[in-house]
Amino acid sequence: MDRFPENPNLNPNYTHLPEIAADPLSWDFELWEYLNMLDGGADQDSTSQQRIASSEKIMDASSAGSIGATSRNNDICQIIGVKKSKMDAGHRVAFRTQSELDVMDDGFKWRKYGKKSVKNSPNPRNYYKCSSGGCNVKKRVERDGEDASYVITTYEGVHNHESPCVVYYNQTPLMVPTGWTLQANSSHSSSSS
DNA sequence: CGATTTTGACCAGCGC
DNA sequence: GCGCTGGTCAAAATCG
Repeated sequence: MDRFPENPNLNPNYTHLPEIAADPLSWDFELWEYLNMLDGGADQDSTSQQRIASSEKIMDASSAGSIGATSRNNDICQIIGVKKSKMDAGHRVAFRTQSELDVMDDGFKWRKYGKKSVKNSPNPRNYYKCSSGGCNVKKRVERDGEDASYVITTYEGVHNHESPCVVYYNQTPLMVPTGWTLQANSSHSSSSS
């Protein structure tokens, strides 16, 4: 697989999140509740998707901006949940991203280890592990049940290594919670007009 | 030939 | 205790 800087088809609508990247401490807020809605949604039948939708409304625009999730125009990539996991894996972060691609390439190498159809979504959920040795980060990828043009990606844990694809934002290497490295590149990324 | 994907089976947690 | 659901495992298949 190619990495997104070389391939504009990857991360087509990706929105970088410089603020949250620059201030990791700010992740530790009560936003994890939103993710709880996702996590607990399986047992809540049809209400779960409505909750997801409502949480997105909450996170939309100004609220999203307050945590660094820029929301502009057709947006794009919203953080719908940030949680400090009780498990050893560490943080959990859920993104809702408008993308035609099922799997966004974030610069890390992932190995698929499972696929499961979930109750509240007609689309299957895919499970990935970071294929880097010793790195225990996982991610789940599923299409939004309400709007298949959106992909919900949930990262769990923090990479214990650098991305094989190191990019920079304003000359400063940035690491978002999932280990993404971001780049303010003149050719693409962030300039989606 | 090694790495990755696919896919069914298995297991654990939770609600009833 | 039972059934349902989500998450993981592992063997086979596929790909580069």
